[in-house]
Amino acid sequence: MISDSVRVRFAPSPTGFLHVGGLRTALFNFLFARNTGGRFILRIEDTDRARYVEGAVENLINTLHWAGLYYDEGPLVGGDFGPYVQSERIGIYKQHVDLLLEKGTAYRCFCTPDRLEAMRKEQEKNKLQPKYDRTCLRLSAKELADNISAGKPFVVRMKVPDDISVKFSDIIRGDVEFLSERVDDQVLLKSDGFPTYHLANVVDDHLMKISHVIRGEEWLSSTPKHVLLYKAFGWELPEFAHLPLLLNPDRSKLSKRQGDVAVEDYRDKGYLKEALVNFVALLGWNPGDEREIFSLAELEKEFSLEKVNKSGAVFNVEKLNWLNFQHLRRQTDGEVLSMLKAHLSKMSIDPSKFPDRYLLEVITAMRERVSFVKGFTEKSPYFFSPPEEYDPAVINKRWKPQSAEYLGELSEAFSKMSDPQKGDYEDALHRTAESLKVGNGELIHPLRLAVSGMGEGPGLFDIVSIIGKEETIRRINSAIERIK
RNA sequence: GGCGCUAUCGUCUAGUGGCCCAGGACGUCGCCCUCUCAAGGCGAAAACACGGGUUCGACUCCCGUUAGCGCUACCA
Repeated sequence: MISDSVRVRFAPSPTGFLHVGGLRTALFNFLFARNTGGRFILRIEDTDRARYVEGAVENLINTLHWAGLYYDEGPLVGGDFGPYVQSERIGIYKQHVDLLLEKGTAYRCFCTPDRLEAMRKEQEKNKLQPKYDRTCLRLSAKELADNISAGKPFVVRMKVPDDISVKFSDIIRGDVEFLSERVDDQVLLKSDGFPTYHLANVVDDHLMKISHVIRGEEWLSSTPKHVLLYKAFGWELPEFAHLPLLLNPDRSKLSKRQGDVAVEDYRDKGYLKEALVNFVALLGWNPGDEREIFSLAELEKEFSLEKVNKSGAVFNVEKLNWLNFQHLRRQTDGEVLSMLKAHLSKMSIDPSKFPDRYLLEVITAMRERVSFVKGFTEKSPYFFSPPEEYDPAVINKRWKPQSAEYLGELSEAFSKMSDPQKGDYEDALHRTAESLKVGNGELIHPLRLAVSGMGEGPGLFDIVSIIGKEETIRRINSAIERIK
């Protein structure tokens, strides 16, 4: 046992945004930690100077927090095993590389990128596995010393043992075996003095007492390198769990170009964090029964690595939409109210023009009809301003030559009521229809068109009672003038 | 090309040798409800990749084939 308790980490490289696959990895680590009473650590893997993106770390942390994933140790909050940013740990990697150099399980390589490139091309041409040819392993002591004193740039490579079998057990996949013959003498330390992922990852996981390495399946193939490194250092192996990949609809690894991959994209489109988290949790994990709607707290309680499956999962937006609807309807009216106000402001509609009581009525009327908060303005703009135009298809279907006359009668009837309630409008309409000797539908449909401009929505009398008598009459008169 | 992983309805999945002529959910379609649209209810179509074994019995175990994906950098 590496540690008495579970310690897991999410170790993204700060490339500018949080990938939904990254969110899923972070979530599973987080859930596993919470479920087992362990600690969830955030470590920033920024060892590639070429990929440095300004502000990426802050953005990553913000997005993680937006999703409700708070880490116990990491940048900003600190911890006993810091620093948690790899670019601040360069000295540590250097020390460890020196250790391997002394032990002879690593060696300096002075080969130029050009030579390596040419070598690889040649190998590929001959259908050989691209692999470092160990030229620098055969350097004499004198050549080595000369190269060093000449200040020739070098990298440090791992010396992979010949002809052994590298085995490890993966919690999700079971026993996995690779032949060392197949693993390349991986670069551990780059010529700029920065470590590669493989080195930094192993050193940090060990030093930070990580008990379980939970990461994407794309790392499975390089795990033998890591296992060999642990052995070279004489360290105990953590547990490994390689998560199935998230896939595009065409089943390739989830990527841009085929849709949104940034968590921020989904947030900005109006998805609730509850829905996105729930959705991503279900990609590769299930509770073993038929429940599907989970809050983060419920997930923490239910999650286990044993129930994570092995095969990749397509990111299916349809189901995400449905989950958003499910979670939206689980929000309280008050929560929806404040989201609606924020949305109205975003749409340049001053929310203070509408009393809370009014907005709450709109929410009650529309709740079952929207999957997103933006649906309130998209599907029922008439609650926020009078219709600017009338749907021609509805006019065609519902507006008869006599409709204007009927609505005139109706408007007359409405105007005689004082402080009418929903039922009063209904009664008035029925009475008007009766005296006109027509079916209710002859009034209902044109009235809906007049007040909303469209042919669908909540119950007509709900709409009318929400917008009120004066406004209803105004809209009727306006429709009489404007339609046909 | 090599190595590795994976393989149940279109999609997410349940299923750990008999309970499965395979269950749920999204989506699709139909019906009911109904002033419209949703929601809701009911129902339908829809899958064990293929071939060998093992076994009294395979979706479940083993082998092979095929397919998909991943990795194969001084990226992570």
